[in-house]
Amino acid sequence: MNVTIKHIARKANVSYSTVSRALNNKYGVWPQTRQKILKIAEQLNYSPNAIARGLVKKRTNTLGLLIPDITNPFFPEVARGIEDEAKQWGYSVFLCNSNWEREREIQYLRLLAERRVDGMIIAAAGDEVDEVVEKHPLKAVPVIYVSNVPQNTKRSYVAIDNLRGGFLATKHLIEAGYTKIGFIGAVEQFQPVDQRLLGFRLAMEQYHLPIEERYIRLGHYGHEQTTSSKLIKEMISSGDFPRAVFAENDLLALGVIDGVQSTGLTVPEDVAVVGFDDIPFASYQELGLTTVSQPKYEMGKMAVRMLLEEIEAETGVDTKVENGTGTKRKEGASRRVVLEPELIVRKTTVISS
Amino acid sequence: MNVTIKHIARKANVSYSTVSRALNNKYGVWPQTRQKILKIAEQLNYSPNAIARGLVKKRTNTLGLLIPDITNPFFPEVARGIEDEAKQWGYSVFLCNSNWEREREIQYLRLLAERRVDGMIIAAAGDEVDEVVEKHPLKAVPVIYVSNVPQNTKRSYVAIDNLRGGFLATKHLIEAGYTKIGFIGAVEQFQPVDQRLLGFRLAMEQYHLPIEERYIRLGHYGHEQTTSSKLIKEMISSGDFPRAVFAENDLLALGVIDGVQSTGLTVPEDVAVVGFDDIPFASYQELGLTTVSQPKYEMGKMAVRMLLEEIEAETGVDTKVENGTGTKRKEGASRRVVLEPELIVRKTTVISS
DNA sequence: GTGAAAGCGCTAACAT
DNA sequence: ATGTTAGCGCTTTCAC
Repeated sequence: MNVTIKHIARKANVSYSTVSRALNNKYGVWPQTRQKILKIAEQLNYSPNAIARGLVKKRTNTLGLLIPDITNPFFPEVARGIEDEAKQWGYSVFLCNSNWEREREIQYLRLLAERRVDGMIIAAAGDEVDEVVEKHPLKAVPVIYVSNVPQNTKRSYVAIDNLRGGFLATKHLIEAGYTKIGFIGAVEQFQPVDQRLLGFRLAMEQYHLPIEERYIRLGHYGHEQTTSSKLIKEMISSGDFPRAVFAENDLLALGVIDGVQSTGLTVPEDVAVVGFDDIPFASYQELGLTTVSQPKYEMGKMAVRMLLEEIEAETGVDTKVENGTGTKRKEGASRRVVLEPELIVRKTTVISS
Repeated sequence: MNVTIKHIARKANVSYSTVSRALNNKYGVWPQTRQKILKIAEQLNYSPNAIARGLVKKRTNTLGLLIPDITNPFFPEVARGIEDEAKQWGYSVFLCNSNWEREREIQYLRLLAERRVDGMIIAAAGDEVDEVVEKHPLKAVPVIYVSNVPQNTKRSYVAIDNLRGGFLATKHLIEAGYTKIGFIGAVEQFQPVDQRLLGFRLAMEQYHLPIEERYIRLGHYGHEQTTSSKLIKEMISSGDFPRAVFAENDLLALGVIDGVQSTGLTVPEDVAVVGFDDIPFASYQELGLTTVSQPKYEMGKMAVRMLLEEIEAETGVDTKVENGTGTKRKEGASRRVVLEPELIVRKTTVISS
């Protein structure tokens, strides 16, 4: 059997509540007995049972993280920020991949709730998740959306201004002299994508360029590169294709480039490409993908900080270290943090000599 | 307050053990009462408390996953395999990043133990973790190493034959006509890396090529691209540099390529490069990185299957032995699965017309 | 400063 | 088929 505080208590000739106090550095234990207890715990290789503690404290010090696809380099970057920050406050994180599947997303939401995570950070796979989140029993758990925020949610979130991002990308293309510009995206009816597309349209209109709907194509998440590659190849082989495309994420952009090159054409000479996210490979020099950058790691950290505040407000308990002011956040006051995207111009949109 | 089985019991006019039985689809409940109970649970938005269940069942249906760096695309691929397989068997996974730091690795190991995960899958950040794993209280928990296996471990593992992988990569370079070949790696004294280097040496010797120790450079994990880029640039600017390099992971290889190109030289004309892992980006056409492939997703799945078997054996019949300080795992039953690496030749090692 | 006792929400004998 | 009763390992009053 595993060693418990009872074993320690017996060996130390104290009651087990004293052991509990000693182990948790609480007041009211003689330094001497504390020392003795700590020593015994040590030599017995005691490992506190977080499950039991969670049951009585109704706090698991665990956060749930739900993302659509861990193999898209954008998300690991965010996840890192989340994990680092969480760790700093004594929390661990449960990572779940929805694989862009609504069903799986819901399943995981339920699972995380059953595991009694103290809160969740969600990069949504679609606008519909929010309905589930607003339904009991999830309604009661603190949730922060990060990056992929469902439309009209009442929850707090950290994200960038996607419309502006789309606008910047398109404007850049236009100012570089392109006029036949296309948009390649994934899943329709999803706020972040819709916004980027809206930004695209806005820029085109502002510069009085015609928006050719046949140059606007939507694929499916989960097979970004394959899908976008196929889409651009279709257009090229039809003879009627855009001379620049704004792909609403970098993986999509990579696929477009592959597609273009496989037809014998070149980037950016024949077709310019701008992506979105600024995944690590985008800056790989041979590629040099022009893209719109999101502060991935930092968004992750912020999401955790916001979540912890909401948890604190919820339980009225101070989170781990410091923050001794005791001020609680107002109930129901959700925060919307919208960061600025940044255009990063590299090689896929500028024709070098 | 949260709704518990007691609330349901009261409302259904049954004892709460009946509710438990009904909810868990156990025998011995009238279909009629079961229906009633299920309905009430539904309308009360009952969410079973996995913490409480874990406490009594001594099973959390949770696996711990410890990896060195989630932002290296190799690991998300493995993690996906792990998560998918785990999910299929009703398990969820706790993801932890050691960031290649020994201290953090140990911390997480302890944390996972406290959380009472049913087992752990570890991609080690160094050979030393294994000592911690073999010490109480971790000694009692089932562990499977995946891909990054510490030297001389007694635990089960799934990995590829790294020596053979290194051999294949080097042999390919040699047969392509290169003779001045270098090796760029990260962290010394770590089994997987050592093996790849050993494979390198073996191939060189077999083909009677001189091994120039000054072409063998070791950097630090965590900043692969920067490090390897710097290393190759140093060599190139010194005027004495290898005409081909085997980088023991793809991120390192990418850095080498960037480094080479930044000096004005080209890949593979001036310097050929072969990597290791076959991360998704390696097959990106413009890059076309020649590399040694590991079956990432499949290794993840296998690791879970093996782990589940060990957990089963553990909790099943009398495989445990009392020895005073705690439970001892039965040794000798560990399985070592060594898969074949596969050389994938692309563009960074073949000079096209 | 320390002990006794009451749960946290659930499962699992053991009754009936 | 259902109820009763112990706990799982821990924290937390409330006594002393």
